Amino acid sequence: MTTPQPRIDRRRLHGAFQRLLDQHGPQDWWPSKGGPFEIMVGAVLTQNTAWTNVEKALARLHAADAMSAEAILALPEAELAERIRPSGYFNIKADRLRQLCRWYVDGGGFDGLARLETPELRRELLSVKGIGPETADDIVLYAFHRPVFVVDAYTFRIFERMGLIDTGHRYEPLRAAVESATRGPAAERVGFFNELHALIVRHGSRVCRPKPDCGNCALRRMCAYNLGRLD
DNA sequence: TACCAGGAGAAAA
DNA sequence: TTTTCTCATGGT
Repeated sequence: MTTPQPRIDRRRLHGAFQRLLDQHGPQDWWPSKGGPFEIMVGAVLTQNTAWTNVEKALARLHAADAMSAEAILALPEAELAERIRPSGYFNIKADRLRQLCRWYVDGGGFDGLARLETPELRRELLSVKGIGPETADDIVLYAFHRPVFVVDAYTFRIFERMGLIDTGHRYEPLRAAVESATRGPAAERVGFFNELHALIVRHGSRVCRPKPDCGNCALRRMCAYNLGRLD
């Protein structure tokens, strides 16, 4: 059974965005500045992992001169795993990185894959073992600059507490709902989704935690948790 | 010490 | 179809 798509009020969404922007300022994402391929690598390494740990792993790949699909595929898997050890789950992620690199090379690299329409690019990524919806959408948005919204665990928590959605929704319906609540040219939507997801990560990791610090939160007056109506 | 962190896939229920 | 388990390092 599929979960019905929630309806997100466009004005409330933009209102929440503005409050987050006022509180945290522009996030200027993606956090590493190494180009599309490095964004793809970072998207895999950050699966269920704090970004500070990912930075260590990225630095170790650079130190081995291995920040390219060809170089990663040329590394023995045990050495690749050792290089990315600080990011956690290193054996699993080594395999996932290799799968992604194989797909990337077979697809003609960035220029070849950039010829795909967004839905096809997304489908292709989701067919790679180890690339789930969040990782795929990170790549589609931040590496390929396509207008898709990235949902993560923070998004559910924050949107539920703000009353933008009910509890119990799933990834695809929520992504579609946010995308349906936006208008305008693709480039503007890319910019909005980029900043919104970055602000959600910032807010979710620093303020809206499982046990949140609502004291100085710009959203506290519209937050069901802060008002004692959730958890 | 225990919890948490920008998930995903496989197995079990 | 949904829930549970596994994978692992590092910061607080």
